[in-house]
Amino acid sequence: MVFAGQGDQRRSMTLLWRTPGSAATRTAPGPRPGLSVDVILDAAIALADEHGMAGLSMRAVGERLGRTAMALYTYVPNKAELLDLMYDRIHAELATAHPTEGGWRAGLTAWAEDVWGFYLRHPWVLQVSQARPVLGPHEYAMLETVAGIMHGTGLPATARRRIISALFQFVRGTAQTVSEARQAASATGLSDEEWWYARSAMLTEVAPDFAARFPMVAGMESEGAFQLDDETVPYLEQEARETFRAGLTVLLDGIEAAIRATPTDRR
Amino acid sequence: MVFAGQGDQRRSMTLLWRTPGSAATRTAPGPRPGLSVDVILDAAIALADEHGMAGLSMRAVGERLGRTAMALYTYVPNKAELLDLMYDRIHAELATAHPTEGGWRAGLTAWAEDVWGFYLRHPWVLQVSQARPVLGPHEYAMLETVAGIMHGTGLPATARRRIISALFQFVRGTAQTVSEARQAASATGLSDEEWWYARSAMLTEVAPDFAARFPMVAGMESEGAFQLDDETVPYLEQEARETFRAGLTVLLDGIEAAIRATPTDRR
DNA sequence: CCACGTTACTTTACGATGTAAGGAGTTGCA
DNA sequence: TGCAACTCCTTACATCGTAAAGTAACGTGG
Repeated sequence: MVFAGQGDQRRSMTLLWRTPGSAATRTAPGPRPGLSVDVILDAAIALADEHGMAGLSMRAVGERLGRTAMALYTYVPNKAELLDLMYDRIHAELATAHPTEGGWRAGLTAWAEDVWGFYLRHPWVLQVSQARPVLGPHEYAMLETVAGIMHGTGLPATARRRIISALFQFVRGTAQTVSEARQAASATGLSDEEWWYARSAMLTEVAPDFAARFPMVAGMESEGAFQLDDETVPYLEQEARETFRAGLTVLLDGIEAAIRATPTDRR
Repeated sequence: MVFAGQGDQRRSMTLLWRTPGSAATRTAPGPRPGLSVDVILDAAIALADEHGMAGLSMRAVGERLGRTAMALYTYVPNKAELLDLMYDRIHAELATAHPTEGGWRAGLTAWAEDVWGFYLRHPWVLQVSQARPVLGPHEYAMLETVAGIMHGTGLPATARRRIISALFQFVRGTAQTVSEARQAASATGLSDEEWWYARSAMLTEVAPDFAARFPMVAGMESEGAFQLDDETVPYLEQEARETFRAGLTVLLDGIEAAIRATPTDRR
């Protein structure tokens, strides 16, 4: 996990908020730059999308651009900053404005599903620390979208902020589970099913008194709580997907209750 | 992030479910063991508690026990396994049974607060992958506790499982934010306040048209949504704490709605 | 009682990683 | 024309997990 906010604050904010492509006719001495921040970001994001955060090394990014790792340091102060820039730039994908027509419930559902899909397309984003937010333009654009939807609830501003954060936590968490399940599958070479089968066989062997020790868990299992229907989707992934859908419904119902409890004049 | 389920499944499950202390009078040749899995786990956990996951290296654990890193490999197959064992053992802290008397709502609240506190005492736990669960006895004990509380809701088993997962995701997420905020503060040497102050100063400098570009966010800010009262607690940490409290309430309200919507004969 | 095989632990080594330091070569302008 | 600024490279260092091979301690079968 890497943190933002190290290094020169001015330089980093300037990089984040710079209008891309505004190269401004150069008149500086020295060999003309073969790279640019944008080109580096493209390469780094492509690499992270393909090989995950673990595959994102300075050497690898450099190699993809026909340079050494050290060449990147001309354009970007260090890896943490590079990550911040990647983080904000990829969030441009979420910039598509959502129609507020359908009411807040439809709006939040659509938004949550968008963000969920986004995280699964770029799982490395989940590994950038959420403390010390990056504060780039595209992150704000995403926040602006939810803020707009939540505005329609009529809840007081503080409540809205808290609910937005809670939604984020939840979406991030469930998406992270899916992403890690996929990583685990490809890293260990074992599918969810193979892994679970071997593991539960060992479990009965090593803890024969399981049902007596954990009656509630065993009860849930015998009631079929852990049986999933769709066999085309890996087990853990399907479970996380269900958690996402069900949890989102619970959260939305809870928000509805909060709205109902707020006196009309405070809305 | 490291994954369980690599390596020998039998060996790993045996280590997890072994009754600790049952040394069984040894009759093997060779020098008598100076260490034991338990001693190694104690040292490793102490180290992780003090210096976080980043400080947990095989060399450091060895040194704490007066050995080299390689000595550990006599007792534990590799670092991933060590982490799994640490993970399960630390969960013993949560084994304290909760009274189910107060009803499910009080029970879930107490449980969530317990788990939240636990994660903050041992933040490294949050860095062990949740996909491919470890399946040790203490992890099951914790699950047993929530399962018992949720049993009281009368909801069908599948719904109970999904809600339990959703609660976990949420508690983990908010706790992780606090933990990362603390890490960031000590890693960068900047307090939340110092960091935020410098950053937002840069923001107005670099994006003077902020209010126009992000009217909803700016609106929330001017309504005081980002102002917190308690100045003794670092900003980000307090914000996460609020998110935890508010989000938990929303979730519980949502669960209440789900219970009300379930036909009595299905409970 | 003693050699043998098993076991605990050490030393050394390898290929990763981010990045500091210093040097080589290219360019614009005084 | 020379100098300063600039891009990019090579080399080097500490740190990581762990493979390989060696050393010393020990219980036991002969």
